[in-house]
Amino acid sequence: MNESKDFLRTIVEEDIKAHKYNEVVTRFPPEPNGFPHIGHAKSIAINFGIARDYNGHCNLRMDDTNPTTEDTRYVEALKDAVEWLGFKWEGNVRYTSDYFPELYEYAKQLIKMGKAYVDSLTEEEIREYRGTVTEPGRRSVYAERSVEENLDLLERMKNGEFKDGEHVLRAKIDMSAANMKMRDPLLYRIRHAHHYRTGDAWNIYPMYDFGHCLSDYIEGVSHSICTLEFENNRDIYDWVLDTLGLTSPRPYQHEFARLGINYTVMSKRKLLELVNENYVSGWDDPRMPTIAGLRRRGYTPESILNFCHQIGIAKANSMVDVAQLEFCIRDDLNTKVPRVMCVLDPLKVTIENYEGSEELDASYYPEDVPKEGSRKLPFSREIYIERDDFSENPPAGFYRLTPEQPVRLKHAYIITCKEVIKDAQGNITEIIATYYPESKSGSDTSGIKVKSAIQWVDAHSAKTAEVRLYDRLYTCEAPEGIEDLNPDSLHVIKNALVEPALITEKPDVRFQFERQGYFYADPIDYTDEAPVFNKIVGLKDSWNKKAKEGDAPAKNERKAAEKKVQIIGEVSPMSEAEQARYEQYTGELKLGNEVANTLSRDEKLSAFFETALSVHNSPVTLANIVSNEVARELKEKDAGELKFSPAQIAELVKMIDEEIISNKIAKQVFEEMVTSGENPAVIVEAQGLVQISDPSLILPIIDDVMAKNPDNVEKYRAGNTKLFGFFVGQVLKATGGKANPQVVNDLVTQKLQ
RNA sequence: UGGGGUAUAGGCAAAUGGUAUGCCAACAGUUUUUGGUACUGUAGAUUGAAGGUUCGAGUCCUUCUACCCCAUCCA
Repeated sequence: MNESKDFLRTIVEEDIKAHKYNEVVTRFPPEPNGFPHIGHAKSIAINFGIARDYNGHCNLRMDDTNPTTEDTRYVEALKDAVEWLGFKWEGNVRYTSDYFPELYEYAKQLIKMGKAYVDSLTEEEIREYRGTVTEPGRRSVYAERSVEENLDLLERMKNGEFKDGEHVLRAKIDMSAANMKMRDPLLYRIRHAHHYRTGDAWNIYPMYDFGHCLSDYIEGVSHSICTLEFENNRDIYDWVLDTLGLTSPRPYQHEFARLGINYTVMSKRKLLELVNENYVSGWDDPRMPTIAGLRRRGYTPESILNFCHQIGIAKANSMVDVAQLEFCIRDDLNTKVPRVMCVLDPLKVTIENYEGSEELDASYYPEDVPKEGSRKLPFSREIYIERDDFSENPPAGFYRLTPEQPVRLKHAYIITCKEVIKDAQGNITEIIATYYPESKSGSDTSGIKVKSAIQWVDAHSAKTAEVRLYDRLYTCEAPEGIEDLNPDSLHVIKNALVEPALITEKPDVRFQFERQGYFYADPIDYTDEAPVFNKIVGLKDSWNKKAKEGDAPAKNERKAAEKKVQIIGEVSPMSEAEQARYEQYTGELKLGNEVANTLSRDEKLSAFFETALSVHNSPVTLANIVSNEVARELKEKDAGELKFSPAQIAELVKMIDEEIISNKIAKQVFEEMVTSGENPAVIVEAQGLVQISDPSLILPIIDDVMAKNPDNVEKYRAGNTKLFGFFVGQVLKATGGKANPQVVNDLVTQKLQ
């Protein structure tokens, strides 16, 4: 399928190549405070998947640092989910709470280093002192406490001598940091609460920012993968490990975008609300996006894993179409599951010319599914068909039974409608039909053509079953809350009729109910006496879609119109000095407006440019290189930190001016200068990068490229001029970039004529 | 408003500066005793915008715009 690597695997591969770690170690670190949902499945697939792909291992760790929200039942649900998805964690399940003693020692160490202090401000004061995004915060007076006092206080906090909220332990970082998270983050808080594992042993609990990075380090994690909202926390992650001197193989944090799916909610708060206020039957309600829900609905682990693979991993916040998930389960079940017949809304059919009864052979699988197995289908004079499959006044394109149109009973005979019986209200109650004895499935000699074959059940042997039909939980794509709930998300059919083999033979727990969809014998409520089936997903239904056409086609157009509007913002005015430079650059030096603008607005760039200019007077080329290539290097560094000098850039430009090298090669040489600081002439000499402009050297290469790509030559000559770049690219590639691109262009143009 | 991110078809994702690709969705056709599946094909993108550098830009530079995250003693 998609062979390309995601950005995380790219990072991991680079680290492996650089021998940064002995082994790739990842971890899946949920907080056991709720049931895992399909977003967790994505995280599980990433963490365990990467570990598997690179022969490493993945830990399962409960990030249980908040005693007030966590519980053992969630631990079990989390373990279940991982196992059900088919993954094995390394060793035992880990718990951050197991590291509490170690974490405490690290905290003391930070205090001793003068990097942490016990703060006694109130919660409100702490918030106030933190400042805002635009104003710096100020440090608490308690930050001045001595090491001894801090150590003593922390010990007493641990021993339970203080009330909740009286003190906290904070890192001493920077109260005016632009990153709000770095304004002396809290490390420990007092909680007189019972922890589900450590009981009352601790009165202080570490915060996420302190516990997480250290737990990763303790476990020897190499790649700590989390979601995007922790980007701002990465600075603390690094600060804690660096400050404690926990270097060399140590974990680094990488973030990816969490999963969003339309028509559903993923936030723990909202899911909890659904459960607590009984909008659903529980965490495992088949409409829930929880693993437990999906599982009870009938989703397979394979389908969910495949879904996770299909959606990919990136850093863009996005909303995946639920149709993609539905495709995955259909795709999986299509090749696995037996077909059986079920009638949800029965309409009685009496076949007046049929006497007695018989048992028909019927394969469980269609021709295109390479599986074996069949059952006996009882058949008699009275059967039931789906009410939808008969129409007295059929719409155009209706393939099923009508007063004029015969239809095949799947695996059985062709019937035709003789009479429609109605009750006093005009509702159809029964169809009187006749059958064609010679039309028996498999030995049809009737020569009658029908447009479709419908499912049916024999009236006397059919079993009654409860069928639960699920629709999406919410009515809108991006639901906010309970006000967006779909009131018809659950439809229970108490008296559906199923063929007997389904119950007596039980060929599987998942089935395709022919022409309807995939169904799952409910693992909890199902019994042979009172069978219950959950609808997993419907079949793709192009007839139904056509039938109720004309709903809301205007949406895409509206969206397209919205997209066009682009407001152009104001550009800040230049200072006087910048203005003066700009005048000089555009006037005296004849630079282009854009380049002059870029250069004159940047102090570092203009200084670099002017120094280089004094060495080699070639303003335009120099300005181009400086404003494009050098600018990249100067973004996060000062001129002094660069390995190359303005004089070397001047030298590089001189070689371009003298046509020793092309612009393309110049960029390559520049890259080398960035890393090695070597003189351009030396690099060109050492790597033999001198430009090739002699057509007699280039022509054979062009011939070669054309000979190797005859189809593209043809396409180009047929009018696909975009391919021009392809040929130039191939030729340049063949010469290691050394061919003079202008010459190549001219020659390729001639050759392709 | 400061900082950190992100932007490629209706959705999700690829693309060493060199043919914008895959899956879902949509549409059409072929096959079919499932209006399923499979197969084939069609349509859909001035790669958020505007400039610049380059023979050549989704990719490099500049500016702008929109959206997301950060001021919990949650994680």
